[in-house]
Amino acid sequence: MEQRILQIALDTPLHTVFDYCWRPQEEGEEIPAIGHLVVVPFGRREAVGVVVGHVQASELGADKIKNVIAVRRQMAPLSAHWLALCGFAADYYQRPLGEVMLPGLPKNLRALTTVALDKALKALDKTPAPKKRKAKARAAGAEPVDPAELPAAEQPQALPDPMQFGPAPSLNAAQQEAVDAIAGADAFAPLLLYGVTGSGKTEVYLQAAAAILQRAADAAQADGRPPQDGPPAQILVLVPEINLTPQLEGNIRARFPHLNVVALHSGLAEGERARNWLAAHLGQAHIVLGTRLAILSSLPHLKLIVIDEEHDPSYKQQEGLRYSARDLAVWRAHQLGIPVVLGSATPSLETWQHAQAGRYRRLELRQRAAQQAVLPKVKVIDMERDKPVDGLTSTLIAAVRKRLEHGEQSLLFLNRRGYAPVLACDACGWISNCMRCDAFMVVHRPERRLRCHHCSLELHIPKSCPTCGNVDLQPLGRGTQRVEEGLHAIFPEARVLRIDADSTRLKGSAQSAFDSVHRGEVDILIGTQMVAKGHDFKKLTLVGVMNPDTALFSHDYRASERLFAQLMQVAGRAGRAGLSADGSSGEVLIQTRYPHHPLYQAVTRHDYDGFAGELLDERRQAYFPPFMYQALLRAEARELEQAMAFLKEAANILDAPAITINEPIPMTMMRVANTERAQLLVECASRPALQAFLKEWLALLRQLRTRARWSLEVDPVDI
DNA sequence: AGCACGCCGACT
DNA sequence: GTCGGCGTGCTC
Repeated sequence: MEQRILQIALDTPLHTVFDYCWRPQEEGEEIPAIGHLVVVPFGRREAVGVVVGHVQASELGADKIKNVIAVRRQMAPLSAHWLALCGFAADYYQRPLGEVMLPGLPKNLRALTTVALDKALKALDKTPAPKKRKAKARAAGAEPVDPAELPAAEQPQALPDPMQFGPAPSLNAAQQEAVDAIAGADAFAPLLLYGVTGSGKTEVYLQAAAAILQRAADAAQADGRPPQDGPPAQILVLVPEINLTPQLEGNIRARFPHLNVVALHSGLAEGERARNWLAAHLGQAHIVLGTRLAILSSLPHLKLIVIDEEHDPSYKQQEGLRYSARDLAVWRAHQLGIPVVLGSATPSLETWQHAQAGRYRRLELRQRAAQQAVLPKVKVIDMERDKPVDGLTSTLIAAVRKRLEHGEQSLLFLNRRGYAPVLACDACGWISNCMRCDAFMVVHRPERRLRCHHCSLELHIPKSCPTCGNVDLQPLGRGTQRVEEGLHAIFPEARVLRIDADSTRLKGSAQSAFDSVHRGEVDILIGTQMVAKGHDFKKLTLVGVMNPDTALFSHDYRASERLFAQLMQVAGRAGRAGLSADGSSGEVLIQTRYPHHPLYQAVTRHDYDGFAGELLDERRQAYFPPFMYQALLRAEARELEQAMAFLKEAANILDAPAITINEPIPMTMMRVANTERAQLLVECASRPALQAFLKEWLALLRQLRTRARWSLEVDPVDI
């Protein structure tokens, strides 16, 4: 009897694959292919895994090897490219293969029952698009049908040509050049699309996508395949946040009305997520629009990847497998020999350095695309000279008033949610420290609660000081809720809307908030970085930045890069549609105590090039990324000593010539939710040397018996 | 990670 | 007399 051993990747922290025995259930049944999903017994339970190899014999005793329970044959096996992608990510980020593969699949597909999978497949199958009917008939082994015998509605010439695109605006010369460079690439091509907000990057993505889809359709036709038959090409577009998908999805659907466009992000219901993922996996979806998790989706005909706002920190996953979707996108494009477009007005220094060194081609859009739209005027307000009341300087108040009089919208940007960052007692000096973390508990006035933003602890706002009984407790500082309150007092007639993580907690509420801004039902918008990204508010002509200074003196060397990007991005919300009613362009006012700081000066000049150049010089001299590669070993335990002891041992367990192992240090936010944390930074000028070291190092660390919990992050962003 | 087994304190 | 604490050990 035929008997084969399958190597199967399972979602477990163990750094190995598992051998299982496969026996045909019925005569002639073929062995599951590499890439098939299977169900296997694992310990006391059952688990879904991915077949990653076939071997003749196992090193394990025959008595230990269990049998495969079921094979998900209704789902096509995952491709060799997808397996290679997961293999690369597992190696690079030093995680087990199964921990990369399985969490990347929708829950419904890795469930122990097939109900949801079959339902999703059925839903996809009966979508009555002509191309699918034909493909289905072919798969079922049907005889080719003579077109003349088909009813008129099914005559091929009567079918809509999927490559008919909606009307496209004409491009300026720089945009056209970019489209040609992207669509003309016939091999791996990393392209930095560098253009200010409003310069028409989206239009470049759409027209490049159209050109690539069209060319693939033409090639298919030349091969004798009708345009409706099968998917000629797939395009993956990533955006940083779920909030940005509806607007872009609308644009894409309007432009490509006959194409299958699907979204992939964590906001989808499980059923829809499974359907969309399968549509991508089966090659039915032409365009996949998603957040970072979509980079791990299966796309058999992938021909172009677009990473919009490539500098955005959200592309880095911050828990579990800590991958960079941008870096994996570049790897995927390289592997497939296709173009990858990294779009940004303020590229990450990593990407900028690649472009400077000529490894990435730079495509530049210098002008705003909309007629009359020019870059907003950015001014700095010196808070030492114009003292703020309720956080607002008289200059900013006057500017908002002017917009109100003209019926235009203002946006106030404050990257601090809640009412006040801390509650304090004047009498005894008590402050609202979190009892579980080294952090302040933030005053949330509407909910009448103190909330710790680091752990989930929530308390009622005390009526009196817990230490001395004083009833006059003072909120110190200002968050978005308090500014909202102040705005109501200053502009009682204005319609004020606050948008932050708290006001948009309910599903769909963020979208309806943005919609009401678009409909002009809001005069003054106050929000955190949620409002800084992507949204194109036609009537918005003023942006006020309330208190960005804290980031200037952060110990995180990336803070100024991030602040600059954030300010440029929020500034880009102003005046996108054109001139203000009084003929002026959009206006940006930044309140600061350091009006002469080079960062603000660079923002007022819209001078990314210059500022990036200075930052890169600093990084080069300080041996920071992108001139150095890093990995961070984190440890946590009930007692700091346990975490430190583990890190000290780790620091001495393996020597390597090119590797710098720094001193273990307790973390700034030492105590979070009753655990103490410390970390150890490892650096190396060579990425391969660092990779080789990490592999060997972690094998040793796993053998260590320690009471500390630990994890490694490759290419950490928050140190 | 789950999920067992394995020995010592406060409850029906 | 049991329920349950989390220590440590295993998963093909």
